Amino acid sequence: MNTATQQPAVRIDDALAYRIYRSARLLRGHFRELALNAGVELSQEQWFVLNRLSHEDGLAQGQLGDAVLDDRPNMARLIAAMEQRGWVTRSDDPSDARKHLVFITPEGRRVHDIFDAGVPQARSRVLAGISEEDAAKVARVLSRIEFNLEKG
Amino acid sequence: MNTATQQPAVRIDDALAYRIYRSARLLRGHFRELALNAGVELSQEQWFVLNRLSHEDGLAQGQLGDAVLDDRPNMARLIAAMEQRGWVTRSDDPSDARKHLVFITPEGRRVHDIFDAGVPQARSRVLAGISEEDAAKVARVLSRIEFNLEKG
DNA sequence: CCCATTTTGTTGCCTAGGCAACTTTAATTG
DNA sequence: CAATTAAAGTTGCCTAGGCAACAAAATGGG
Repeated sequence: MNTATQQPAVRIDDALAYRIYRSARLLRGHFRELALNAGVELSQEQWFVLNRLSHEDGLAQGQLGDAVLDDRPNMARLIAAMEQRGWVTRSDDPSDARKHLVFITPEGRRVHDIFDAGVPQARSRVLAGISEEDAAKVARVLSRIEFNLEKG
Repeated sequence: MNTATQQPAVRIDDALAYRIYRSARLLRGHFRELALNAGVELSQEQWFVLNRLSHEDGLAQGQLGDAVLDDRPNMARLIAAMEQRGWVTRSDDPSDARKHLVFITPEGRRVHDIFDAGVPQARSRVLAGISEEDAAKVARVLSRIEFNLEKG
């Protein structure tokens, strides 16, 4: 117990929250590295947006972000940056002038596809030594944690 | 497949990286809320530092941060902010003038203890519906992911 | 012992993101 | 329909953090 004058309940290195925090940071860094190697200046968050648009184009900014986290300000800035790079365009929703619909451009799709092609290899590195069942279990448990934190 | 002109390999919502990213963000927000309720203006990262110091006082800044992530700049700013709030003090290492040793103050320990007391309850909310074995498994798998990303 | 290299911390500059205030437009409700 | 309330986005201001350049001190090899 070293210099402790008492016995704290938690040791941060053992805490699940710390594991999540640290792996999230490492993943972001790994992501950055991947993008750099692919010659694309793409952030993790921008990839999330491109990926979503590649599956369903023309979403409003609010739908691209996270309602629970209310990252509308963040989305506004993220999309603006991506628009400047020519990866997406924005147009007003004809049925609701408050909404700005976001569309992926051909260039955006090109960048998306470059990155998308590298995902399986990145995945195999990240999940080295981890079974598919374990990876799936972790995803399920994290989803539950998200659920627990979403409400109230 | 909606408007897709092709078939992307990954759907972001299914990706483990996205689960980690999102739960990390939610945890940070939850943490902020907890601190606010406890009447302390403490960030998650500052808590990590206080917790580490409460177990082992007088660490150098580099030891408080993460060697792999090389967040020395971040640590310098974090510690400076905490010093201003009177939670830690810095003094030069007599055996190595480059190093600044960081010590927790009584006030810092007080803040730490307030927060520490709330951790079990927070933990039970975060891990609601999740067995101890599953939580432990997730921690192990995340550690492995960290390991995979640390090297090279 | 001296010079090159490494280590530790700091600063500047940038993005991500949390929060509150604000604008504009839509929806609700009397 | 008018007035209020809600929703979508933007902006300002702050912290966290990634990256590169830098200063100061320690280390190691000639």
